[in-house]
Amino acid sequence: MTKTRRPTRIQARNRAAILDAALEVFSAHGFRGATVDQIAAAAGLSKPNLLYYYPSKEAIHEALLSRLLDTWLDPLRAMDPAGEPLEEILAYVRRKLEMSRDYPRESRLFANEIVQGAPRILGFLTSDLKALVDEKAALLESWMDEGRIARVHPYHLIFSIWSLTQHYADFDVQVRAILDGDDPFETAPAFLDNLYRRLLTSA
Amino acid sequence: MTKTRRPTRIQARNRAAILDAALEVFSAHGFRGATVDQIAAAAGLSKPNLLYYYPSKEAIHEALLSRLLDTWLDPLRAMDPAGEPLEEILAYVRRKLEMSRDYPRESRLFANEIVQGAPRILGFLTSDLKALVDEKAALLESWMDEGRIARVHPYHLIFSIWSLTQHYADFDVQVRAILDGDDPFETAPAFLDNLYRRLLTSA
DNA sequence: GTCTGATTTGACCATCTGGTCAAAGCTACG
DNA sequence: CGTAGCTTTGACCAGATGGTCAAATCAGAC
Repeated sequence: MTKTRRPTRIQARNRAAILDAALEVFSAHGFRGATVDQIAAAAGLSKPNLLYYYPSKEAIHEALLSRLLDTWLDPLRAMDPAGEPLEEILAYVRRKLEMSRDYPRESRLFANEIVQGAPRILGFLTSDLKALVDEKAALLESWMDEGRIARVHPYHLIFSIWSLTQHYADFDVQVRAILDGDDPFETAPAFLDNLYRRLLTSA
Repeated sequence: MTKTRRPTRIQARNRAAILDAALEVFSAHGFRGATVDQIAAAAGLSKPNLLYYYPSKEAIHEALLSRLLDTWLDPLRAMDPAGEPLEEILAYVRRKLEMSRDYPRESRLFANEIVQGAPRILGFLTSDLKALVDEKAALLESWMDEGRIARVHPYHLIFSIWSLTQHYADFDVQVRAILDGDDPFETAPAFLDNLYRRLLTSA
C-alpha cells in the first residue's frame, strides 16, 4: 500500500515547467544531445532540484513521451464512421496540419524518436498505434467498398497524411529556407485539401 | 604551396570504411548521440587511428554531409524541361522513392540534421537547394501555364514529393510496425504514381 | 510562532567522451 | 637490405555529463 500524496502547488508548477523545458530541449537536440543541465536551466531550476522531481533524464523523457503519445492519436480517433467520408478525411488532414503548426516541438520529439529507430516507443507503435490504424484502415476500406471515395491503398493513404502534414513541423527549417519569408501554413491547407479531393474523388 | 600527395591504397580503404561506419552511426544516433569510439569500432579501427584520418568527429560529419549533399539533388536536377511534364514528375517521384529504399541511412542522416534545426547545413539550404528548387518551381509553373499539368502550388508540390518519399526511409520503423511484415516498397510506388496522376491530370 | 515535511542547493563523484602524443610497427622504393 | 615516411597503438588528459548527498532553507498546518 503506497500512500499517494496529493501534489503540492510547487510540485505541480515545477513538474510542468520541467516537462515544458524538456520538450524544448529534447525536441531540438534529441535524447542524447540534450543535457540535464540544459533542461534544468530552461526550467529555471538547479540540476539537483530538477532531479528531485524526476529521478533521471530517462524518466523525464519517458514522462514527456507518454504524455505526448496519449494525445497524439486523438485526431485520427476523431475520424467518424458516421460522417461524410471525404469530409472526415479532409478534416483529419486539416487538424493534423494545425497540430504541426501549433505543436511543432511535439512533432519533432516524435520524429527524433522514430528516425533513430524508436528504441523507447516500439511497443506503442506495434500495439496502440497499429490497432488504431488497422481500425481506421478498415473504415476507409469500407467507404471505398461503398464507392464513397476512390479506391487507394488505405495504409499508404494514412501514411501520406502523416508525412505531408508532419513535414511542415519536422522539416520546418528547410521549408522556410526555400519559401524565404512566405508562411507555409498560409498556403499548405489549400494545397492539401485540393490534393486529397483529387485523390479521393472518382473521376 | 601545399604539396597535395596522392592518397595511398590504405588511405583510400580506411577513409571509405570510416565514412561508411560514420554514416551508419550518425544516421542512427544523430551527431551528438554518436561517439567516436562507436564509429571507430564500426570501421574496424582504433580511435586514435581514426583520428589520424579525420582530425575530429566534426570533420567526419562534415565530409559525410558534403558527400551526401552533392548527390542528394541529382534526381531533382534530372527533371527535364524538354520532357513530357507528367512523366518527368512521376519519374522524379519514382527515383526519389528508390533512393529511400536503397539509401535509407543517407535519408536519415539528412533528416536528423534538419529536424534539429539544420545547424550545419543551413547555408546549403538557402543557397544551392533554394536555387535549384526555385528553378524547378519555375519550370513546373511554366508547364501549368501551358496547361500541360493541373495548377497547384509548385513549391508545395515539391515539398510533397520529398515528404511522401523520404517518409518511407525516415519513418521506416513506424511504417513497418504498422504494415507488419508487408514490404512498403512493394505497394508505395503504385500509390504515389496514382496520387500524382490524379493530382496533376486535369479533370 | 513552531514544528514537520517539502524544497533547494553547493560540493562532490564516477564515468564517458573527444582528442593528444610519443613510440612502435609497417610498406615500398631504391 | 635499409631507410624514409606512412600507419597504428597504448597511455593519457581535460572537460562534460548524469547523478548523489548532507545540509540549509522554506511553506504551511496547528
